[in-house]
Amino acid sequence: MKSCKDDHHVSGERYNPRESEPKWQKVWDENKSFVTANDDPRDPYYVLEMFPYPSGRIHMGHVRNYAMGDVVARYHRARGKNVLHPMGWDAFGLPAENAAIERKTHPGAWTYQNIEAMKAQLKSMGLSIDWTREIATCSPDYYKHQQAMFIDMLEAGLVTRKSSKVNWDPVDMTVLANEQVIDGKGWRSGAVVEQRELTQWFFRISDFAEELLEALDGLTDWPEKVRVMQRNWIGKSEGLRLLFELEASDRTDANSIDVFTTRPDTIFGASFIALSPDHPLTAQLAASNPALTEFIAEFHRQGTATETLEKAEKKGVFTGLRVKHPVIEGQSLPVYVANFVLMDYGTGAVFGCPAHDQRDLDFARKYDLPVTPVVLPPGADPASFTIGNEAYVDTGNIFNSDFLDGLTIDEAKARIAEHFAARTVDGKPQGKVEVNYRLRDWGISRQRYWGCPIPVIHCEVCGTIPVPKKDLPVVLPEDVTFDKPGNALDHHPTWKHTHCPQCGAAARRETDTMDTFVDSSWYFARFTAPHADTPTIPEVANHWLPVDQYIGGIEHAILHLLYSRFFTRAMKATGHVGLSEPFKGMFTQGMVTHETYKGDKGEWVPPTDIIIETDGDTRTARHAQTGAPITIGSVEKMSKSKKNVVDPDEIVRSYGADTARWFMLSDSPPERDVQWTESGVEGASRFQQRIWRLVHDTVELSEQTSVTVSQDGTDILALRKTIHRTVAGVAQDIEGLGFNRAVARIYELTNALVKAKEGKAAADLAPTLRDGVEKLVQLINLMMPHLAESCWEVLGKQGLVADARWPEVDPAMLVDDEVTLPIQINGKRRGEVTVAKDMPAAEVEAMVLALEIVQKALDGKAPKKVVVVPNRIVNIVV
RNA sequence: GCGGGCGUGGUGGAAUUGGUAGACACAAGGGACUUAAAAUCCCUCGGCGAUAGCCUUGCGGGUUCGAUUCCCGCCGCCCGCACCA
Repeated sequence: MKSCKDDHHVSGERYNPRESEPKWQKVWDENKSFVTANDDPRDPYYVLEMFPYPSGRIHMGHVRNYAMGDVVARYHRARGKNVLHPMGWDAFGLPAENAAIERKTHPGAWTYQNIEAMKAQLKSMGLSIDWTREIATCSPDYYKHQQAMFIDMLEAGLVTRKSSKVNWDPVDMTVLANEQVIDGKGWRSGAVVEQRELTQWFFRISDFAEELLEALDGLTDWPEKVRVMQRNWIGKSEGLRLLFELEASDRTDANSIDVFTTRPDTIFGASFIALSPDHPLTAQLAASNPALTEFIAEFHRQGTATETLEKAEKKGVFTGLRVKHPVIEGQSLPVYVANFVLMDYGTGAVFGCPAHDQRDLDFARKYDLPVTPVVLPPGADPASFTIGNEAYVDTGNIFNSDFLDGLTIDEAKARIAEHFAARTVDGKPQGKVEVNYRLRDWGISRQRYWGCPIPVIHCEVCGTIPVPKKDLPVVLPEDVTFDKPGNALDHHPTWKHTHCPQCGAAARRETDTMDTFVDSSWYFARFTAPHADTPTIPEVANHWLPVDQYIGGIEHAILHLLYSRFFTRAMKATGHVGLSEPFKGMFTQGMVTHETYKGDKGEWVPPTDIIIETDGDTRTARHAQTGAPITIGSVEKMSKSKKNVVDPDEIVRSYGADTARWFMLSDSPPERDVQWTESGVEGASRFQQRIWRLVHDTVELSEQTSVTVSQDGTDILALRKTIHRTVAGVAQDIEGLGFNRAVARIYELTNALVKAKEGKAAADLAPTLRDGVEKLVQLINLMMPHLAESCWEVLGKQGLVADARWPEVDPAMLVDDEVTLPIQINGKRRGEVTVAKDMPAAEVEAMVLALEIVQKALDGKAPKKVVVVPNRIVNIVV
């Protein structure tokens, strides 16, 4: 490492990123290189990476994400766009409260300290970010606008307050998200989680279900995968709402049961009705039915975690009620309460057709209910077709169904819908075509301190009143304690006591805060005018939005992106923006992975404690300190629990930010996972030095060469073509976010330039070489901006490469006047021929047929067929 | 179960609308320079033969003059969703 002096090379010293990187960062800062003006006349381009949660340290996933965004930003800036590339902090959330409990600090202090640390780390990456637009969602300067918009949305009918079931941890006295419930117990307290009804605030996202679904088709610059996931999440299904008339009973005064079905065509096969344990009628019946009460209690104990639901046996309790069969005169169907019927989908009641639904079949077999097939598989015999233990869910024609017999499933659906629409039960049409969505309203109430306070006041007289806008923001109190479980905001001695803005009577503030997904549902809009005293400046927001390219992790494919799409619509409805879709281009990057290592006791060992030894193709590992053997495990996502993390800080310290960025962009396609390897980093670092030497040698060579001497023109032309093609190709790759392909092209150009420099004709090539090196520096500037600035300086160029315009491509350099055509005989490559570009097919054919290899293959016979694809290929069939 | 994606050398991966499969990089091996090492440079690198041949993009079919690419059927892996009526 300290053998620099021995480096005899003309280029002198090795490139030293530790000196160079901070230097250029300072220069960019002082020159305000990346500060963006809203009134700049150039075309706007908005590139955004998902802002980080300030956990305290950046990780490699951030490096990859921000390296990609920075390439896009620097590219479009070079292309003459006015680029907006901001950064901020998703700064509210539970970890700050946990830290407050563990370290006895204030969540705010902890958060701001983390922001400082992470900002320094991000700055050390040399990202082209406009830091003057930095925002933190935990700042009242940010959340006061969120509160104002909440009030606007409340007044516009986009917000509602209703009772909803939540997972309640009775020890921590808090609501838990589904993923925080493990085996029916709170993840922190271990207490058995209860289902509680709580009145909560909701955004009425389900009103937008259809629109959010339809608009997905227009998001053509989004990954198909994400669109599919959102489509499934919205979960549209079309079916029939059907009223079943109850037979008279003294157990209830209800006259009918409302059922939603997507298979009304199977109505003749119905053999029971099942109610959800949470159905209102169930509750009413349970009052006089101890068995049912016990069943409901058991159902609730079981929890709602998906695994338990999946494994649970289909069970039910007969209610004693019966309904009239809606199409078979004189028959009736029993009404059960069943554990597999969800209250929050459809109407919370279903009719069971066991022959054509697996759940219904399982249930029917258990309780010995009739199983009548009504859909006949193609080719099956109606007289003998029976159902065993598997329901028949495929297509076929209806039978055993009176006036539906012979129809297809779709025809039967339409016919039965007409039939029921014409009848009435309880004074209402018995059947009504209806569309259902899985998407539910977005509950945003959180019983936590470290979040945006919901700006409403509860008055005993006037009800729930929004805080008047002049009184905003509703600021979180600083003097809070976390010494007892529950919501610190609620525990605060004075904060919640206030007066009703309408009648002046003593009133209580809402102590719930907003889900942090609200914070991230509009930050991209705030970035366009981060210091405005309104949430947005609509003209400015409309100028920048939608975000041209948004980049982030696939883990946000559903919630964050769907909420943001909804929130943008809600902002449009309340006049804060003039558009519906926030993100024109979306890209989801893959994860950063690393090998895992285990010691002899099965404990995870971090990569920094490992020495890898290679012997031929076999790799072995031992512990760096103890020498103990280590097992090399599988490649996994970097995670603290498996200790296979590599700290970006350490990489920046030892190799420099450019190396880390370059490596993160090389090799692996950006949407796929990338494996962090030591050798990969070494390779990236070597390449950095290689560029540095090339630049120095080129400068030296051009100094030595006084005149352009007689040239071998073809070499110069070939080199020029390579240069221009690389520039054009890299541009194309970047626009398609193919960073790994762009990197490969840059390697190719570098190889060509190094070869030219070392070759005999180097002196002749010097001017072209220099031109190529300058362009190369501009290309690598996207990925390794510090190195590029240093090279630019050595090349004696004026100004910063960060400000340089993208190199012009000479279109003449992209076309060849000659092409080499492969010659196939019977589809196999047997030779090649170089001909003038666009040579007519007939000429090519004549020429090729005259070739010796072809003559030999033909053996005197005429070819069966000759295929000439101009400028592509020749294929001769013999 | 439903939906989506993927499968190419030792490894990560390239390959316009179907047109020279394996670009580029990593690893490995050999060599040069050096007292030595590092750094750098050069060569080899899908398999079998080793001459001019044959095979090869998970497997089996099909369409085509020509298939990594399109179609059908399998196998394997990954991701998302899921008692959704």
